[in-house]
Amino acid sequence: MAERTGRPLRADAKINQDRVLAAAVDAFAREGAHASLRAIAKDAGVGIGTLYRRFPTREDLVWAVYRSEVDRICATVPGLLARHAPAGALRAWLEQFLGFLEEKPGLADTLKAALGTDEDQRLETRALLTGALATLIEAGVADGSLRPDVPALDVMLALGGISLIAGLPEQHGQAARLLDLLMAGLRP
Amino acid sequence: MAERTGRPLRADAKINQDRVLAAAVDAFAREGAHASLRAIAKDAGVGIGTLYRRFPTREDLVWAVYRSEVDRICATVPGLLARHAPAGALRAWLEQFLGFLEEKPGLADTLKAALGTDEDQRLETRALLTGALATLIEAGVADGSLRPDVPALDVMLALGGISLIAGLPEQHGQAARLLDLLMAGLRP
DNA sequence: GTCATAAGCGGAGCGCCGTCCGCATAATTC
DNA sequence: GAATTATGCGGACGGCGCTCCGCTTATGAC
Repeated sequence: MAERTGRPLRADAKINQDRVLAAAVDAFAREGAHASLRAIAKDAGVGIGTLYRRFPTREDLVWAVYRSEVDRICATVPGLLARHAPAGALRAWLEQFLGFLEEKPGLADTLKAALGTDEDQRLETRALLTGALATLIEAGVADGSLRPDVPALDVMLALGGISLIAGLPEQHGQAARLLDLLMAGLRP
Repeated sequence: MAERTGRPLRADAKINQDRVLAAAVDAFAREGAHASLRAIAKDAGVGIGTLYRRFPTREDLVWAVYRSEVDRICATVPGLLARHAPAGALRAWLEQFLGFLEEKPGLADTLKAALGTDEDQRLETRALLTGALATLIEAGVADGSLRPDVPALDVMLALGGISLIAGLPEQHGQAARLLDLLMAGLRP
């Protein structure tokens, strides 16, 4: 998603964009989010310049690939709240997201970029994530199991930090301990 | 510090190593820990191969440059404990370290590498840091202001995570809030 | 159908990383 | 002092990221 919403893409550009996306889905699945963009462009049968024109940064491409999965995870909130007490639901959601990040090497860096910048396109993703978290947190505040004074963004950043420092699948135990620490800090 | 402690370096090698270190101190001070290693080698009047022979990874070189400062920070623990209650001392130490990491762009990545691997050379640094933290934590456990069940390494990793996700100087406010969260999680 | 032009294309270019290996030389042995 | 050898040197190499810009082409006006 490179273009600020203006007129629609030219037909050939749209085709190329789709080919790049398909190649990226493939490459990221095989090698993680650090896959060579040059190779992706080549696979897509497209010049490297074209790839960068559509996706000016690696993060743009990565988000385009995983956006639907992020949506899916955010959509699990109501189900979690139905099955768990609020604090448990929050914990479960964080764990789920953490697992997702662990599966995709390098995705945590992209999350960092999304949380750290104020560019409008990223704000949308940010709003999606903080919205999901805010719902969980509000439920916990309502029943007294969570502090009312911690913004959702802070929790998201904390999760990002955990994933950055202990985001490999084999560090899951470590990451889970850090999650415990985070949850402890969120209690009133 | 590349060689496993065997016989001492050859005289010319030692000279080159020192020149590289001096150039690195300079370059990192000017441009942060992402400075071009090639340029450092050039400044040192040394081939790039020589630099990599002595410092196989960027992290090795970065640690060699900042090791003394890390030592210094670890040595502030007794003074802090003399001036503050244990929890306050811990908080002050963490803040101090965070500030140090903020000043050196890219250093947090190196910290991550040091904490995440089990290579013997890194273990030494790890022990230094966890030792300092352990002293602070034990004091807090003794007076009941901190939980007894959180290993020092976890706290160090948490700090690393904070620095990775919000390590720029202009994100200091954000990082401080995450530190608050961490401290809250450490209370009994 | 023709044409003007905005939109898009793609690869050359530059700088970087990290490795590898043929050549040089300090250290050691006699 | 000469010979031997282990240690060290350094740059060429292949690959990557990102940018820039001259050429191509789809699109919309007429």
